[in-house]
Amino acid sequence: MIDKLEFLLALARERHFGRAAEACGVTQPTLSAGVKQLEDSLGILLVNRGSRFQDFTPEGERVLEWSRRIIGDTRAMRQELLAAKHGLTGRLRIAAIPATLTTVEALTTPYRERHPAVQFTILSRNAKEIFQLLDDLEIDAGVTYLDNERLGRVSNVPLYREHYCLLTSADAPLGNRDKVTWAEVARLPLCLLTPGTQTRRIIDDFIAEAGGNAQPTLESDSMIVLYSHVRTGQWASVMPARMAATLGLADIVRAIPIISPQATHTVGLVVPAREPMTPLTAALVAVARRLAQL
Amino acid sequence: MIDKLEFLLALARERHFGRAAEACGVTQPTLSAGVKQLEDSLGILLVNRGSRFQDFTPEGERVLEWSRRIIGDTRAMRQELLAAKHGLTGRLRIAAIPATLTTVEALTTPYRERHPAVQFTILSRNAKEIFQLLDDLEIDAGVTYLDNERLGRVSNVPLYREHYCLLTSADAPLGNRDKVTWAEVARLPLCLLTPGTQTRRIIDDFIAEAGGNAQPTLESDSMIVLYSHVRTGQWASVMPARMAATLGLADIVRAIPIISPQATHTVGLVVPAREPMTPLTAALVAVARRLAQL
DNA sequence: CGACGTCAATAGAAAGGCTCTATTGATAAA
DNA sequence: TTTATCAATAGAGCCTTTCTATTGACGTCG
Repeated sequence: MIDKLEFLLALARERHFGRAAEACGVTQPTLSAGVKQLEDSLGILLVNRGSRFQDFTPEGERVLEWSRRIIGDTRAMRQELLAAKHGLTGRLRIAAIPATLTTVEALTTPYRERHPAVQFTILSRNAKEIFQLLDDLEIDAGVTYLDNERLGRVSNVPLYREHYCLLTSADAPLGNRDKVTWAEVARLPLCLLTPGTQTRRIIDDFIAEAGGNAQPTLESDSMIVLYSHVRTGQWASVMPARMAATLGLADIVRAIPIISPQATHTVGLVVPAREPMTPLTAALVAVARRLAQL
Repeated sequence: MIDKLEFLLALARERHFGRAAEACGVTQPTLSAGVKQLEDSLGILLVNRGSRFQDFTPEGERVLEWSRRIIGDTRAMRQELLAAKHGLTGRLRIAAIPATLTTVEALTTPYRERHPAVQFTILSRNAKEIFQLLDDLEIDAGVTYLDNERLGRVSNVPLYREHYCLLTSADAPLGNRDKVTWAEVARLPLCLLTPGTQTRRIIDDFIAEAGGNAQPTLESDSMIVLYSHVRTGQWASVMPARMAATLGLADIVRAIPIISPQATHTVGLVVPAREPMTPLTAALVAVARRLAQL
């Protein structure tokens, strides 16, 4: 039964019987049969199919919800037993939005000090993907802005309030300033994250408030790409202050705080709202709380 | 896997491999093998045994906790699907302490009006047994005093505040009074519930506060037994007021409120602290809340 | 309009797992 | 020491599961 529920979760992820089967390490007929058995055992159609996968029935969606919970609990149980025997082991999977990628280190380093046997997987994803991955039990935690909360499904641990700065070369316009306003920034050509990302939306909002309209000369969904351009001194960008600080600046680049309005958004850890949490996740939350107090 | 967890729950209930097997509808070797498989699959000993069942290991207790949750979720899932298809069906199992047995009717009658297809099982148990049955998923809800709460494991719905009255014949001592005190009641020979029940403990406490010491002429764990004696007019008792009112009084018996202190304890519904609840339980909680508002 | 490609269901065989009966071995009680 | 109780083990039969190979349905592209 539990394996059948795993089949169903895989099918929800892949939306394709063959790929779902591969993900589960079985053949396609096996997965097909498993889903059909689940339907027989529950006495209701779960998946709409017509020569290929279409979607889940309403009842199928409900069963999916339950499956996530049940599978999550069985995994948590196994993990708890393992942790009791060998201490905390296994792999902690975290996804972060690009703007917070450098802060993951602040979590993983103390974590590893306490629990040296734990391995890490860090993914760069957008906020929407992070919540999807959390729902699908594909990751244990996310790091993102806490603005648009999904109450019920996730729990938050606020980490810090982020503010933003203009990165530009000293001899560029505004380059000699100690602080700038969003209105001034709005008039510059910038390297920015692609639209659709949370950080870009935040920056766009501030620029719009200041009556401007962002006209980026270069867009990327990778902070590394933005950073490498900015470091040359030939490009300018708006970055979260912590990220700029972590990455370091070239001599020719200055980080100038943007004020008026003093823009701050809260960055935090997001974990599935399960009680109890898995030991791996619980340990991460503990680290995050400690970090937030500093 | 799920069936193995059921085996484990049965074993926890019965503390005997043979009886647990019978409860699951399998033979003893099958259950033994199932438990052993679970142990192998989790890589840890769950049950201490030496030629017979002894107890669960600490890890076994943890697995039991998880099993209750996982099994509870699978049952809730099945129930939800059934309810979606055929409306609310199945059997709602309620246990109540003797003093609240007559109030169960106030729940079941409106429940049945809304959900005619649901069947009921009502058990008379003491408070400790009720919480055990809730833990073991043997009942869906309990009705008891809400004094000693088990936070975390159960949720409460207060129903009403109970007070007590003296039942005695009109020509007995105190029989002509409009109200009596606990101090006066303490001096009478009474029919009472057996020690160890919540109601008896409450009555004993009030009598002790009044400086008395209950010397019951007759004890029973059945309210019906007490009632049938009291109705003759030859015996006296202390009863929850609602129970006396529901059962009705013989002409020769009077119900006299006991005051000073005005004794009240809250009676309420107790259900497993699961989120979401099973549909059957959720409907009962809805009925209880509505009832509590009257 | 027809050939091809993709996808999921089905058929049938082999393997594996599960559950049973019967028995053993261990322990407690008499 | 004998007996009774209880759980584990042995071994056979059966059921389930999983696989490979194929079919059938549908969409796509020439």
